[in-house]
Amino acid sequence: MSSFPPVDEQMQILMRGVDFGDAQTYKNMEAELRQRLEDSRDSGKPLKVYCGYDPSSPDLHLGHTITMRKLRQFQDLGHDVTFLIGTFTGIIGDPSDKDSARKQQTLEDAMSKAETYAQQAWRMLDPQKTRVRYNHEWLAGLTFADIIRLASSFTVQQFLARENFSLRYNAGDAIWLHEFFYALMQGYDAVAQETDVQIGGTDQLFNLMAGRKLMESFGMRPQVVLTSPILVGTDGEARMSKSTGNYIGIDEPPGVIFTKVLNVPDKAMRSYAELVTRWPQSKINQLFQDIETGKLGMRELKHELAWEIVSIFHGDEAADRAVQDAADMHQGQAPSDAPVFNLTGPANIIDLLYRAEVVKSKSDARRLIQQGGVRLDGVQIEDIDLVVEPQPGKEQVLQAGKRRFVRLAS
RNA sequence: GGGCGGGUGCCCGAGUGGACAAAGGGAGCUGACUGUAAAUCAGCCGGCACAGCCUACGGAGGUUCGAAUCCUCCCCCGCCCA
Repeated sequence: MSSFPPVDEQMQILMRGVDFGDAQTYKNMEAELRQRLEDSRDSGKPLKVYCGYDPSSPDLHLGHTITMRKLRQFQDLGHDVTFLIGTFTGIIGDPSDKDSARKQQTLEDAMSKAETYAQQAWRMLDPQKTRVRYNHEWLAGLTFADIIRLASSFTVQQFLARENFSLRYNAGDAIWLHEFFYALMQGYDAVAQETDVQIGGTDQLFNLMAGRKLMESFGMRPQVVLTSPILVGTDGEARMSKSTGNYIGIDEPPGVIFTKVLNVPDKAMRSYAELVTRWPQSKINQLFQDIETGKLGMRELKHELAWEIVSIFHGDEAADRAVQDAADMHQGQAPSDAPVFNLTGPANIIDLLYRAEVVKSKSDARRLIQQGGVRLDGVQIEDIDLVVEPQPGKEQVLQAGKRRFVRLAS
């Protein structure tokens, strides 16, 4: 490292937003991190930092960006950052946030979902400075003997004490033995990588601590762990998660991100502002104070927030376009990113909706028309048997429901 | 291994021979309304050649004019006992 920012300065940046839900843990970890930074300064060796991401769906979402931002901070301070893709842990699926077992998938499934993870991560991280690794690299080759060794560092009671397991246990729901392995696997990731610092959501504390325990049993210095608050999903209630489906993917089109943010309940706005924007705390405080006093409407705030979030991942220009598209859609006009469908000949309206993929079945199309949800060039369609004629040289706009638009070219 | 209780639509969950495409809730969709795509109200919510037909209640057979409901075997889950 050519220049090593002062430890105090680094601490200030790195501890921002860190939350363990427990003051003592915070103090301990803060002290350990400081010590590590001092050691790093003295030895000239950057800290090895990582956070793991499970490929349970092909998309990274806003919730992931909280830890990714933390990785970015380490990276900007000159530390050695690994974006770890949990290809092997992903076949079990993290039970931490679940009240029931996850579906298992094959390593191949996980690999294919992980395919674009790194690509997506570059929206937050510096590709030049980021190590990308996959945990099947070291987990797939462990023997039964290795696993027994890992397992003998823990008791069943420790696992059953975890809320998500105890709830299921008390409710008489299935808890599969392999679900216990998840923490062992994640813990072993830290061992295999000789990690100095592991980042995660607060729900990961158990898994992160398992890493510390295993490292100690392997005679290593236990990693420092830093946890960040969990982001709620678009429903404003449950944590944002791929499997719940209440998520906003960072790779989704700008217009989709924009409208999804607008659709998040008002009560979640504060945490969105705190956790996913680049706004300084002072600005956030001011905005919400203005809401309190009525100086600013929630609608305006939401628009500003939605713009900011789109801008983070797609840039200012795309954010501006998303604002315009949302306004257009609200007025029944096709947004700029509406797909184009080639109308080669006269087509029955139901077939057309189905072929243009704006409805999931023809029954769905029929229903939508009967409910007055389909418009052609702004005119509500009432006739199920309507035949749409191609109009060469003139674009027609077909609207199904509030947000599905298709441009018909002929 | 034994005893008991279970497996229902995207999810939760009612239904124990016909009136069942299957109550109710959640999610989702449409309409009205609205600062909002929120809330509220109303409707919809398996598919299709759509007043009808097909597919569906863990799986495979069977009884019956008729089965999610009864019988047989199998698979799976929970609890208790060993």
